[in-house]
Amino acid sequence: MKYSCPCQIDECVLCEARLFSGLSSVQVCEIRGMLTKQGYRIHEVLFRGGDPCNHLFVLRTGQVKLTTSLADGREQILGIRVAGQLLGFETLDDKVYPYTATALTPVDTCKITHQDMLRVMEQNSIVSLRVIRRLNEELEQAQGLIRDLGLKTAHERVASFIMSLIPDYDTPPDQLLLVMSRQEIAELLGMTVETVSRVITEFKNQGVIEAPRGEIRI
Amino acid sequence: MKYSCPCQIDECVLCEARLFSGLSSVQVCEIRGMLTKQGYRIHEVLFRGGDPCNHLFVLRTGQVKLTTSLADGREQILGIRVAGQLLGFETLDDKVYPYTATALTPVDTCKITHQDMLRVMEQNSIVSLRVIRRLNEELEQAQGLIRDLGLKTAHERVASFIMSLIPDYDTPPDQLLLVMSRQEIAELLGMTVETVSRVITEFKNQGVIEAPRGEIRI
DNA sequence: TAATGAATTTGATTTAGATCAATTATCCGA
DNA sequence: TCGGATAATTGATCTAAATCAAATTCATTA
Repeated sequence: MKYSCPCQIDECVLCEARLFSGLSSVQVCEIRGMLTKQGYRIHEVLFRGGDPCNHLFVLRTGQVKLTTSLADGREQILGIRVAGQLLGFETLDDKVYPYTATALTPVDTCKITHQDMLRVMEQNSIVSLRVIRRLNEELEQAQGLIRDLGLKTAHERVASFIMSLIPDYDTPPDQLLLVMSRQEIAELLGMTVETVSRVITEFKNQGVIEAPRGEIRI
Repeated sequence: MKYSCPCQIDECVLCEARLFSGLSSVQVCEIRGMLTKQGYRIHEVLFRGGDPCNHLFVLRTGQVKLTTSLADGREQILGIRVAGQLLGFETLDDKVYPYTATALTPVDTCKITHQDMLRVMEQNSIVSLRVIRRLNEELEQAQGLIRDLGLKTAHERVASFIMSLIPDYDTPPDQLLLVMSRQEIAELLGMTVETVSRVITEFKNQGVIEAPRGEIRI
């Protein structure tokens, strides 16, 4: 006999697969009851650094940039999160989000309160382990960016940024890769719009890439 | 009646306090049986990026730097770990360490295999939560470095590096803060030894700091 | 304690990339 | 489809920091 599931969210395949798979259907249903679905328009802010943070997000579709800034307005992109990844996890203990999250595309998310998530993790060690795995991935990504910012020239940074756009073997190769303006690429790579533009133009002339406004194709 | 504990390691206060406190004494003893103590001399390498990774380290005393490098030898320090922190955690799933860990001072560690640690975490969700907390701290530290590398000038970077050396209120203020050569500061901050030296000299002339060879006092 | 060698500092020069300043391309709403 | 606004490109100049090159300072050990 099938357990009848009063889920509020019925198609959160991602949440289930990435974080909550392996649990009994009863457990998954209980967790689903804690989840809230929320969509965001392009350029909409999910949360700002300094906001009190209560929720943790699972990105279901779309792309989000994480930014931090200095008092004088200089802005740095700390990383990009894409479908399947988590947001606001870094803050399980803190009172406020340490960075701002902004939608690069239209975005669908599932939210869960930190309190609920802590409860889930206490009761399901497998979920904790998945979270640890995810945090490790984020840490490696961050360390890669540190390496690039600390060691590489403008050309090298743009090159490795472009390389990072190459999709995995199992994703359709022709799909739109990443929606970032020159300004945003500059903010990620710690350089100016002008330099980004010049380097990309060079690469275009060398015939390596196509780069219409707002996107890059290899 | 006290449980008689056959611990192999009898004074690993740190491990207990930071990771394993709150467990029953039986559990703690079981975990202690999985731990191996290991010391390292100054400048000794704990592990190299690319080495197969089996163990996770808890730093009991001393300081360790984490480095990554480019093919041509340029080297970047990803971060510093001090007593109480973890090493090699980022690699629970991976086959190899993603960075090299080198002792800045004489170092004492406790090691535990990933396999054992996974078992402990599966059975004690409180340990997983502590690990998540620790990874969050590391991530925030990494994001701080990204911000500095991406946005700040040489002067600003050295200044915030020096500020980061200010100890907490509860640590003795006069103690030696951090043992890093100019070369290593340069490798952390993504600049050259000469520039580091010049900026530090300026700060010395302005009377803000004392900076004898290999150390910095405020 | 003198000598050797490494770390640090200081100086002169060069340069990658920032800044300043237009110009051109592209998008979007009326 | 037109017009205005924003994004991207291109060009000229400037500058922070790198590079190149010695000179000093400091620590170790012979």
